[in-house]
Amino acid sequence: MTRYTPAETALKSGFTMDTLRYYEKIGLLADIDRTSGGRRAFTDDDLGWLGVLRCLRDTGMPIAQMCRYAELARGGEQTLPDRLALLQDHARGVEEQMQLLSNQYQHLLEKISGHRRALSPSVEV
Amino acid sequence: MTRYTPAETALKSGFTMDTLRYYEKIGLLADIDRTSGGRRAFTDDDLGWLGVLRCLRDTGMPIAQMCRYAELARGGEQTLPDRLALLQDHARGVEEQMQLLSNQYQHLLEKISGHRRALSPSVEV
DNA sequence: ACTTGACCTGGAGCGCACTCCAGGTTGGAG
DNA sequence: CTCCAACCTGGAGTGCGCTCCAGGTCAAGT
Repeated sequence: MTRYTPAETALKSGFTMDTLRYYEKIGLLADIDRTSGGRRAFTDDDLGWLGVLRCLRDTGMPIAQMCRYAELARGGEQTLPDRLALLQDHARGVEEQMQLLSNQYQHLLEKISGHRRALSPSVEV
Repeated sequence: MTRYTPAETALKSGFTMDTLRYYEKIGLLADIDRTSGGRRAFTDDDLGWLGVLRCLRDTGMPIAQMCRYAELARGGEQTLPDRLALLQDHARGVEEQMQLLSNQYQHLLEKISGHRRALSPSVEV
């Protein structure tokens, strides 16, 4: 039953302490344990949940939707279908995002090639 | 020598008219022709440049860096090396971005599989 | 000539996701 | 016991990239 300080948790999750506090405030992080002195004590479970948040965030899910997901997750087993739908919906968006990104990356590479071609004939000593 | 109205240009470029005006204001769009009445008249060249901006924007380049690129582009041929460097730098960032996105997408798919597995045994009539 | 909708300018406002701050508490090292 | 770094809270502030608005001008159809 390992506990982690806010600083450790920030390090492991890749969120800042401010962001962790903010996430708790808006309900993305619920029921975080406290020491007798009132300090946060994160568990491995919390770390796992933060990993999920990290994933959703990195794939561009808006905070509002993550809140919805968090709320469902607190609702227990019977919200599994809803959570699944939400994630699948999001996954479709991520696929589009990846498609767009890769297309535009190709354009970028072409642009770079163009610049290089425009440059190389004028290479001089 | 086709000219395009702001509305047409918005449609073709995928930027809103407000954004086009904003881009002109901050120097991303320079020397846009005007009709006698003071209205913008975009050229095919402008459209091409807007395509470049679209590409950079979609790949996550910050406005400030696009301004830098635009400034270089206005500087003519001798800025080609700098522009090339800037684009290559950006391309490296995009590669990292694509890597991260695809990694997190995998995690997302795993999460979805997990949800599905948790759900399917309990499918009942 | 009149109407109407597209367009103009300068500047204020917005939504998102944090980020920072003041002023106070806690708790482990020496 | 003292110190100091880590942590707490509520709330204000920030940066980005637009987006909207008021109050006016322009131009094409009738």
